[in-house]
Amino acid sequence: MRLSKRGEYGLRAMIALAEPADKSATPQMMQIKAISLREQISPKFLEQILLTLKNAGLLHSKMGVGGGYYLARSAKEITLGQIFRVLDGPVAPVKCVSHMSYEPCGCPDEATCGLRLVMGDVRNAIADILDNTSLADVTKRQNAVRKKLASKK
Amino acid sequence: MRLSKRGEYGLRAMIALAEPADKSATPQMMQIKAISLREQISPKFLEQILLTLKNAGLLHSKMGVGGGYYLARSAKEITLGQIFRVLDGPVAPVKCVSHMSYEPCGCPDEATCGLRLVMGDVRNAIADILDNTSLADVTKRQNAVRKKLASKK
DNA sequence: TATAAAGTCTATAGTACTAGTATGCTTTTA
DNA sequence: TAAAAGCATACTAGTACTATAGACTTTATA
Repeated sequence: MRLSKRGEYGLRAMIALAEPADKSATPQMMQIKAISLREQISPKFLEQILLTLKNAGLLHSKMGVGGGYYLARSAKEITLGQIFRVLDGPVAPVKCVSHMSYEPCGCPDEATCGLRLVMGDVRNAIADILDNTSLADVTKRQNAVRKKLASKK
Repeated sequence: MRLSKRGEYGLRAMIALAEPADKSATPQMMQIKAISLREQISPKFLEQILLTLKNAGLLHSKMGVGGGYYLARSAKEITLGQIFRVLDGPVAPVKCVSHMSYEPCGCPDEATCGLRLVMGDVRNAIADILDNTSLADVTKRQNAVRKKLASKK
């Protein structure tokens, strides 16, 4: 059930872009290089990933000197599910329970297939989390943990 | 987040073995060929899978004429999580949230890594389902659906 | 207006994994 | 003792993963 490196890096990069570096309200713009350094990702690989995300409409970019990538929408309006699906495909463990890209599986009777019933639950559990967690939720949570750790010291 | 064919076939086979074919209380024994026909799986591939499951202690077998495979424990005592892990490895999407086979990931600070927090939730959601669903639960549920469908007609 | 910084796009390559196949072996029962 | 059944291992074709490389385009600014 693993997340590919592509998906992992893409999610990390999006989270990085969602973090308000300074108190400026303008969408944070970051360069590939900056993200790759910070997250320890091969810059060329990251480039590919960000491009995919851009073509999917989740990121915008500005070319030229002083350019970079920034979120296409506010961090509240981008969910992890959207990012995941662009980079790693359907959430469902088997196609026959996928909402977004259903395909029949081989089993004799889908309606009573026990595996399908359970995998449907699994799909829903994953999708529930991913589709109801926005980038803003993630950064909020990070900050909460940071605060908690700081107060403990 | 997909389930491999190996995992899918293995789970299907185990569910098939858990279904009480007749009212006999003795553990149901089935031959590779019977399972492969019923579930439409290449017999040779299935053989490999069942062998793996056997070596993991989830199945027992009887050699020779009239032999076959049967569950090592009662259907109530075998969870889908056990089967899944043998065939597809850890449930966790990233190693750094795996309970069964933890490994550190590259992020600068695991404690406050947003991706890790969310993926931890995902892992728990999946593991909750897989580890709390036994083969008996699956067959029970199948029967419930069958009954429901039959009564609707 | 030249130049360097930055993103765009396509191709390719090594590696590992997937989904099987193939082959020969041993055990058991009729 | 022959046939049925499982045991074990090796092999392979295809695909996906994880990048890497290189040439091109756009933009700011000196």
